[in-house]
Amino acid sequence: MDERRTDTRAQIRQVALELFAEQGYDKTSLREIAERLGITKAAVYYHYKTKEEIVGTLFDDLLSGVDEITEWAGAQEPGRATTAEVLRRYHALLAGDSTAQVIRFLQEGQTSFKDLAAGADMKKRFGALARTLAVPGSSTADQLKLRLAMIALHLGAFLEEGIDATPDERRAASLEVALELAGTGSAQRA
Amino acid sequence: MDERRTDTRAQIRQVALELFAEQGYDKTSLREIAERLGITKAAVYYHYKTKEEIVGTLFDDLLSGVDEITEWAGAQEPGRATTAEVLRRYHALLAGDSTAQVIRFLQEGQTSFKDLAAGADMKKRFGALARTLAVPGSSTADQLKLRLAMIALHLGAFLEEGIDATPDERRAASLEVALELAGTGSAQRA
DNA sequence: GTCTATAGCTTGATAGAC
DNA sequence: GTCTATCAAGCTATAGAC
Repeated sequence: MDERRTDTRAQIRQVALELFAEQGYDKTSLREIAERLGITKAAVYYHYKTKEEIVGTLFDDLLSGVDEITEWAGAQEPGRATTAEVLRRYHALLAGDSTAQVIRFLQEGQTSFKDLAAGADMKKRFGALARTLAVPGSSTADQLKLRLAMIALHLGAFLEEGIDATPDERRAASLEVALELAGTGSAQRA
Repeated sequence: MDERRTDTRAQIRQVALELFAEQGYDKTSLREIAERLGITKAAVYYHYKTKEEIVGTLFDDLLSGVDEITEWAGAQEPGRATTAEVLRRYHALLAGDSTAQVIRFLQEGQTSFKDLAAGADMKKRFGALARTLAVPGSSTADQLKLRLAMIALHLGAFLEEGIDATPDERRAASLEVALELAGTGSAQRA
C-alpha cells in the first residue's frame, strides 16, 4: 500500500487540466483549483512551485509522443507515404486517455499560453512535427492543406458542437479527412 | 475641416485591435493601450465607458457582413451551389481592410473572449452562417470538411508562418481549398 | 501536508481638478 | 478632453504556525 495515497499532487494536475481546458490558463486561478479540491492555495504551492510548473507537467505525455513521431519521420524518405503515416501516428496519439482536454486547451488557449516557457517549447516541437509533413515543392494550396490536416485531427479529438456523431465516428472521420487533405486518401475517384 | 480631428477615439480603436490581435483580450490592459497612445487610462474612459465597449465596436463591420451573407443564403435553395457561393462571399468579406487582425483575434482568442456579451453574440451569428453551409444528410466527414473550409478561409486571411507565399496567393489558395472541401471545387479529376 | 495571514502587485473603473 | 489620485478586487507567491 504505497501507491494508493490519495495523492493530492495528481489531483491538482487533474483539476487544473479540467479548468484550463474549460476557461483557459489565465482565467484559472490557483484559488479556484484549491477550492475545488477543498484545500487552500498554500497547499497547492507545497506541491508545485509555480503555476507554470503545473501547466508544464500537463503536456509531458503528449510532447514525448510528438517527439517520437518526429524522430521516426526524420529517419524516413520524405514523401506522401511518410506524410500519411505521420498523420496516422499522430491520430493514434490523440486518441489517448486524457488527451482530448489537453488538445482542447492547446487549440483554444494559444494566446494566453504562448509567452510561457512551456508554450515556446511546445511550439518548437509541434513545428518540428508539422515540418515532417511537408513534401518538397508543394503548392501554396497543398501547404495549407497539410496545416488543415493537423487541425482536422485536433477537431476530431474534441470538437463536440456542430458535428453530429459519436466521438468514435468523429475521430475516424477526422483521420479520413486528414489523409484526403494530404493527397493520400482512399478517395482516388472510382 | 471637421473630419480631420486626430480623433483619439479612432486611435484607441486601432491600437486596441492591434494589441488584442497580438496578445488577446484579457492580457491587454487599458494602461497598455493608453501608454502606447501617450495618454492615461482615465482619458480612455472618457471615450469608451468600459473595456468591453471597445471590443464590441471592433466587430461591427465584420458582423454586419456576416449577417448579410446569412440572410442571402436563407433565401436560397440549400445545396452545393449555395454552399459554394456562401464561401465565396465570406472569402470576399475577409479580404476587407483591417479584417485580418479581427480574424486573428477571433481565431486565436476564443477563450478569453467567449464569456463577454459580445462574444456570445458573435458566436450566434457565426453559427448561423455556418449552418447555411450545411447540406442535408451529409456524412460526418463532410460536416467536418465544411468546418475546415471556414477555417481555411480564416487562415488564408492572416496566417503568415509556415506558409510560403504572398498574402494574395495565400488568400487565393484558401478559397480554392475551401471550395474543394465543400465538394464544389474545380478539382473534379481530369 | 495543510493551514492562516499577508506582502506586493496589477487590473478595471470612478471622482474631481484643470 | 486629459489629467492626478484613489478605490476595491483579484492575482501569484511567501512566511511561519500547527
